Amino acid sequence: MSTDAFTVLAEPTRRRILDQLRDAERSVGELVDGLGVSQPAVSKHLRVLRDAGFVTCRTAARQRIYRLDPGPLRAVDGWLDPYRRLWARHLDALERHLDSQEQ
Amino acid sequence: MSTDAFTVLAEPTRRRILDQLRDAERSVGELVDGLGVSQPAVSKHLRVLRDAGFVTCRTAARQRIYRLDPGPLRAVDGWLDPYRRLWARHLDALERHLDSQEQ
DNA sequence: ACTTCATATGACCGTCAAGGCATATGGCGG
DNA sequence: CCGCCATATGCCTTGACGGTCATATGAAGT
Repeated sequence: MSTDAFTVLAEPTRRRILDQLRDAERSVGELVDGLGVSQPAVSKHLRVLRDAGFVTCRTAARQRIYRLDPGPLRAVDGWLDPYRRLWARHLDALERHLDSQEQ
Repeated sequence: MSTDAFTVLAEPTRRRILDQLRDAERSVGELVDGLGVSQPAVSKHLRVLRDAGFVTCRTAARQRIYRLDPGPLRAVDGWLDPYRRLWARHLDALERHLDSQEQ
């Protein structure tokens, strides 16, 4: 069953996988090499990432090539959206503070 | 010990707490009422959120008032940053596709 | 000082997820 | 058709986490 996007991102190894896929698609073997984690572990994480829609999979000869899908990350970005006002507010407050310091 | 920001956000109840604190600071009791979760559970989640810097705590009479701190959320936003290029790229590709359709 | 209210903490339990190992699948070359 | 290579899956153990209940802390009021 598909897991929640935040739960998926909670795993450091999975985030590292996403990092590796950011610039280019990669085969499972390449990911294993780049991560220093056992192949079954990587495959399992890929399963989770696939089920949650973070990555898609294409079969090329004997290899499976994984590619990043931006969808779920956009969703997370969307979740963050209402919070961005906070930083803006904080920055405003900071500005006001600095302004009052200046004069 | 302080837990990783993504791990903290993986908990639905903790996200709901953050949601509640988005607009205004609240006492523990108010949070309990708004969440329908037992008070000890809420206190523990608040502990985690505090340790990770998501919230700060002020003591007012017998109550403890919690307020949202944007720091860790900004960090998450920063982590997302290099991925935003992907959506941009995707949109570009879509545009190009639509353009080629038009003519 | 004693009680009460608001919150924090500790102990205990059930659940779940991650890693390691062994093994199954499935395409490909000989 | 058989063995090999790349990847996936099952089983098992272990550790972390969340919930509940009971209890500790600590400030306020009487």
